[in-house]
Amino acid sequence: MTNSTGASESQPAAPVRRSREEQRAATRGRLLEAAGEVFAERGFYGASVEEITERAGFTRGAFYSNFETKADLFLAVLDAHIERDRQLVTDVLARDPSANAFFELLKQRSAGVRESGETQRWALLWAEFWLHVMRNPELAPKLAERQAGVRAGIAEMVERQCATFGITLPLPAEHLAAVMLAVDDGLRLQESLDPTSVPSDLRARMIMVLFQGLAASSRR
Amino acid sequence: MTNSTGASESQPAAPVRRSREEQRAATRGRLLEAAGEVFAERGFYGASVEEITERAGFTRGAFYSNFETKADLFLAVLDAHIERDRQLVTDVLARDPSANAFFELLKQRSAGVRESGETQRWALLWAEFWLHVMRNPELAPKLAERQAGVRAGIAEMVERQCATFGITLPLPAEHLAAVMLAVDDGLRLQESLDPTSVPSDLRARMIMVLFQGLAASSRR
DNA sequence: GTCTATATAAAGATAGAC
DNA sequence: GTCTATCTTTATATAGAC
Repeated sequence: MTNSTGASESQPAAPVRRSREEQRAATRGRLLEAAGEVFAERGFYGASVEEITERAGFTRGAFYSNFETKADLFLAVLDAHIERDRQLVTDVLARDPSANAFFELLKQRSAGVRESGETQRWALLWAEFWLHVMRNPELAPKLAERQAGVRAGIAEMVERQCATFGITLPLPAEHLAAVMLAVDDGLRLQESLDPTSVPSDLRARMIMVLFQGLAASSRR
Repeated sequence: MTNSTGASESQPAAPVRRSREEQRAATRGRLLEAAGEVFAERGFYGASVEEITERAGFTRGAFYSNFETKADLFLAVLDAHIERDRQLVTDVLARDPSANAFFELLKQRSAGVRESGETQRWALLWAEFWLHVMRNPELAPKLAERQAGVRAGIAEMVERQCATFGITLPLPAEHLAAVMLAVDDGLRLQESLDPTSVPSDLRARMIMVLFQGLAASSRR
């Protein structure tokens, strides 16, 4: 904690100092990545600090100089994922004004493309975080904000698509987005237990049925 | 393990023997109930055998004479819930030929009736079981079978309702049931993090939109 | 900043008394 | 069949060397 230099943090620093910060960030990054894997594989309690640090190529000592506790690390992993997702949503929105990529994504998923290992890992992590939040309600806003971001992204896509096809929605796009997100999450839960329970084209067909119903509603 | 009587299990036994079996069943039941609560509150790892047995009014000794390990108890809790749900589905189907109770249930939920403590507990338990199954794939069929039962129950209700209104489904009722179950589960996940994110009448409205779309499809 | 060694605590499981 | 006492393992977290 003793810092002999009085330099402010925002000021560009001497090479030696920047190198140390980079090193620290690199260590943190490796620990965060390893933690994400082990937490997904074993759960919050099942994951031991030792296994995490070993997988990152360190020992426990290195860990405790970068994080306070295991719970601290757990929340840091969550924050990293939230930031990553937030960036991803805004990127897609900026790069795809016609909202085609969104429906392309849905079609791919509907076509039965098996989830990548990373997607599966994130599903496990998300369940861990959700349980953690349910038991620590003061953390709910953090996870809720991420979910709201995803929902808003979908809503924006839906609005663009509706504009393209001249559909007037009989309800706020945010609410429709909530349903579409729910269908995707809910079907994935069922698929995870039995892949044959959800036919590969069900998402695409349901989206179509949904929009047909909406069009029928708006024509009244 | 030494059993001095050679009587078969199905045969009515002497009072003293039946009493012991009842006592054993009662102990098991209390342990199972307490385990369900503690597993929901703290998770599989977070729950200690001591807290479970204490809540049931016993000590660890009583537990280890009824169950092999903590994991054994965990699976027994799951089995009890599966059996309970199976019974519930068949009961509803038998007692409600017109499928009104099912939609009444949906309407109640849509009307913003807050989940009971038991429902919330079951959601937590279900997440715990799901994670456990994801990490022990050989157990997947057990949970998948329960899910298939719920889905089949919904499908049966949908078919009855369609028969009543003369709707010809453009897809198997099981697939529509999967979507309806997905919407319910998915929306509950969103509600659990932020109750304001899902308006209270969204489920009911979506069901209507869905059936309007289906009717439009079937008229072609 | 990272490692080795260690203190401390908690929990799963067992043995034997009653 | 249940309880008390105990064994053993494992994991978090810390202290001090380098």
